[in-house]
Amino acid sequence: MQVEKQLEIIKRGCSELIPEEELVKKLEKGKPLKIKWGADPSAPDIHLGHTVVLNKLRDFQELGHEIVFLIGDFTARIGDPSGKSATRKPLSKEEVKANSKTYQDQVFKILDKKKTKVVYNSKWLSALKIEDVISLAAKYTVARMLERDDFMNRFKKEKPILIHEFLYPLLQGYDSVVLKADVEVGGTDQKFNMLVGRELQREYKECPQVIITMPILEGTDGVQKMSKSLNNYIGVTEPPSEIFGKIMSISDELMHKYYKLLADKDLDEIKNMHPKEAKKQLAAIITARFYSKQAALEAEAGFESIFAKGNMPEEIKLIKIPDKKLTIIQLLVKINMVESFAEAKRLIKQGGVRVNGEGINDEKHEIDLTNEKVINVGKRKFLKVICE
RNA sequence: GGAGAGGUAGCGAAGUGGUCAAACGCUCCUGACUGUAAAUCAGGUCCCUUACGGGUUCGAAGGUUCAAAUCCUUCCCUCUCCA
Repeated sequence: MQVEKQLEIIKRGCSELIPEEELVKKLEKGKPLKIKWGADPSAPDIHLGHTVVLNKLRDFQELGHEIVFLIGDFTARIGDPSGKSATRKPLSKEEVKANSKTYQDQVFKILDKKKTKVVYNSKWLSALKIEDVISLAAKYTVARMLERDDFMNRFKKEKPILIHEFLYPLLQGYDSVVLKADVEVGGTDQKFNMLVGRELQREYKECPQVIITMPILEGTDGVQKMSKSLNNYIGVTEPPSEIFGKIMSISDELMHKYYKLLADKDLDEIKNMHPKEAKKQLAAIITARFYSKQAALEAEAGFESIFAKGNMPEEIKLIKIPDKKLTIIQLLVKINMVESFAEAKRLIKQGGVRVNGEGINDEKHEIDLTNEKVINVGKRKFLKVICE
C-alpha cells in the first residue's frame, strides 16, 4: 500500500506520532515493520482501555506489519510501583505464567494471532549481570529521569521515589534495543518510557524507534483512567448484558469520548441524535464487537425490559441455601449481597431492597424460602434464592 | 552520621488528655427526579445490637492516667536540610 495511505490509517485516532518523518522513511523501505507493544501480566483482564491501543495494532497488522507482543514477565515478578503510590506485590513465576496465558487469549479477540509474535522480556533481562545494569544506567541522567511528570510531581511533593523506579524506563527501553523495534505503540502515559527507548537505541547504535501514543480512555467514572483496580472498567470478557449496561451508565460527555476512541463513527451524526439513542447505539457496537450482533440485540432487549419497563431480568443466578426461613437481613448477608448486617439495615431503611419486586422496609421481615424468591438490591443486583 | 518535619477511616485533610467512631471535602452506596446521563435534593458510608448500648480503630509494640489519636519509651516507615 502507498506510504501516504498507510500513514493516514496509522495516524487516525492517535494522540502523537514522534517523529512523523522517520516513520515515513521506515515505511518507504517497503518492508514489514516491527511494532512493539508491551504489556504487564499482573492484571490479566483486558478492558476497553487496552482496546484503544489494540485497535491501532490491528491497523498495523492489516497493513502487513509485524506485531511483537512483549509480555513484561520480568517486571511483573519484581513488582512495578510506578504511577500508583502503593507498591504492587511481586507475582510468582506460576502466577505470571497463568496471567500471561489469559492475557494472550483475550488479546487475540482483537489481534490476529498469526501475525503476532509473543516474547517474554525475562528471556534477556534475567540474563543481565549487575555490570550490564550499571552500564545501562550510565546511559541516562537523573535530570532526564525527573522530566517525567510522575517523578517530578512526587519529587516536588516530597513523596518517595524508589531508585528501582528509575530502572523500569531503562529496562523497558532496553527491550526496544533487544527487539530492534521500529515502532512502539502505547498509551500517552507510556510516552516517557517509550522515549527512553528511543534514546537507548541511539546509545546502542540502533535505529531509534518511532513512538505512537494513543489517548487514554477514562473509566466509567469519567475521571480516572480505566483500570481494574479502580473498578471503573469494562472488561472484554464480561457478559454482553454487563458490557451493554455499563456503557449505558456512563455520562453523555464520556459517551462522546468513547465514540471517538472506540467506534469508527461520524461524530456529527451522533451529536444530532438523542443522547440516549446514541448511547444505545454505542453500547450495541461495542457489545457486538466482542460477541455478536445477535448478542448485542439481546442485551439491548434485556436492558429495555429491566430499566425502561422495570421488569426483572430474564436470567438471574440461582442460589441454594439450607435454610427454609430467614429474616431479610440474615438472607442478604448469607448470599453476600451486602457486606455486613449494618449495611443490610441501612439499605432496607433507605428502601433499596426488594423481594419479588416488592419493597421491604421491615428489617425483621421473614422470607419463606420453600419457594423461589427474587432478591434485589439497588438497581443492578439481582439473585434468586431457594431452600435446597 | 547530625538536625528537623511527619505517618489519622478508600483518598485528601482537621483534631494535640475527656463532649472523638474521630470535623470537612472527594469517592462510594441508597432513594427522589430522569434517559441506569448530567445537575440537583434527601439519607447513608468500621463492626455487633430494633433501640439503649457495646466492641475494635488514628504506623507497631509497650507504659503513664479514672480517661489516650492526643503524654512517655522503644521500634518501623517517609520527607527536608546538613555531612
